[in-house]
Amino acid sequence: MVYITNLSDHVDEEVTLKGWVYNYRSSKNLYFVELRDGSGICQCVVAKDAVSDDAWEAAEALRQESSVEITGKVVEDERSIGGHELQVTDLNIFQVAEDYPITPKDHGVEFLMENRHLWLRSRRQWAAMRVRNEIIYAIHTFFQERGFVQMDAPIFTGNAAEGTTNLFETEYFEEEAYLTQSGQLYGEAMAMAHGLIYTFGPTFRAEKSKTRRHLTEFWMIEPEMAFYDLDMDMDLAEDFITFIVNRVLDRCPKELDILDRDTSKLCKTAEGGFPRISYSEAVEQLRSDEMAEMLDQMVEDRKQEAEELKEEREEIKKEHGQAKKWRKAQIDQRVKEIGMRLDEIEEDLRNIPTWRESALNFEWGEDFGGSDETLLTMKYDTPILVHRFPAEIKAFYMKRDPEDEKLALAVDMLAPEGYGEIIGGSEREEDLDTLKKRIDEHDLPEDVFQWYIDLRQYGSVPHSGFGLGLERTVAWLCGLDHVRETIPFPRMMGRLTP
RNA sequence: UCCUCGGUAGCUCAGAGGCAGAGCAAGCGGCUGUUAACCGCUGGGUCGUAGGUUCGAAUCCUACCCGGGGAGCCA
Repeated sequence: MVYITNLSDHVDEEVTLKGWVYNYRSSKNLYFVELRDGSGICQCVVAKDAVSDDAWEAAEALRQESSVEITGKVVEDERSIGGHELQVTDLNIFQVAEDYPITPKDHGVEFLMENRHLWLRSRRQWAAMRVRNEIIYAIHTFFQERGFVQMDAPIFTGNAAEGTTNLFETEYFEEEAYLTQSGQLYGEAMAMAHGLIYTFGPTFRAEKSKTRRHLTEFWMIEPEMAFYDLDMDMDLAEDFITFIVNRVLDRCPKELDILDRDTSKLCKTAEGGFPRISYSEAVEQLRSDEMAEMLDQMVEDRKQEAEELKEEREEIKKEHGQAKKWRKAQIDQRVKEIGMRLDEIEEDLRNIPTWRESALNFEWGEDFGGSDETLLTMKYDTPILVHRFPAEIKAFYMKRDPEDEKLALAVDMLAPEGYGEIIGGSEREEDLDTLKKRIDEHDLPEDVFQWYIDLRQYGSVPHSGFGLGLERTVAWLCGLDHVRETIPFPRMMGRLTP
């Protein structure tokens, strides 16, 4: 089979492509069919006098997403998508598709989500799934090349592991069971067997969160390393992200282009050298005069941008009356864009005082909110690592800082451009008695954790690990504004189909 | 759970007390290089649901349903 992505190897040859009609245009004796075969899109030109009557009739019958087999000569053509086009000699229909619901025009989120099974065929969704695939490949490559063993943690668990978040409950042969919220504890057991391991699997959270960063079912990658301390953990997390970003920049230029991703910021990340700041330093930054000034400047910038947009809107609206039809459509489109941006600015202007308040009045000991995270990352182009959090807001298994008992040896990696926390990790408590004490302090049942406690009983060693959220990583690298576009069939509050 | 915005043709939206509208899609016709093609014609409606106010409600009021964005929580 010849695929569109390989057409450059077949210039001037006659080939047969099999695929679906992405879009088509016609004039009296000429048909332009944009054919989609999964690997790319190619314009196929059907000239009436170059094909049989049957083939011409078939071309006339084509509708969006009809499945076809098209034969023709490959020619280079700069005007065409992908740089090549097919001069058609024959065309056979598998099936004519009637009334395909997703047209090349605008659609709303609700409609597209209802038609997710078809939306996946659209170019941007296609590109996002390709990037997701490349990220997954990069993750396995990174760990496999470093001697890590991939393991699968169980999905059914008998206990609410960390006792904090809402888990999905289910029944397991008359017993109560939960869907896993993390494979980490099991990863620790495997790390004591193999030294270096990573899990790659689904994770479930029953939080009633309706935001652009939340899914109820998402995929997490959790490496766990025996004999690693927090610094080694952070080094690995940084190398890991740097590796993934380099792979995506290297191997997905076409996809990033389709997604209109501004790659200049990703290039900075690809060089590594992520800033590392302690939680206490982060709190100081939030409360600083500098932060207040930055926020005031943001308000000014937004206001000025709004003024400029309104002026532009007035200008083009004046032109609308005597404009030609195509220009009118262009103006309408731009007016719509301006309106959407103005809504965003308006929302920002409403929110910034709240962000300002949250940041400037931040008390040591609280956890960061979404806006605090965004503000902390704002002056950097790369992700940042925030470490040594108040132990009280972190999980029971995290080791305390020997230099300050109030602190846990935890680390969060915050992605730039407002994408928030993509990694959470820590050095684990390895002392038997201390771990028992923590379980007790958190009011967790010791019996269900007995196997976990055993890991400290038999050859306990210092060890660390972290968890990466796959969908947030995909969203960040693709520049998508919602995680629902980063997974084929997203599961979120109020969405169980398709 | 709370705050906020929305639901009008298959889709995207306008209409904000007085005749239900546009663009795209669909159907028909035209056009030899289009590329969200273009031009002409045609068909297309439970204005989210239920009540209320009014001579008259898509428009005002109340309740409910569904969706978007955000808070809390988190990756």
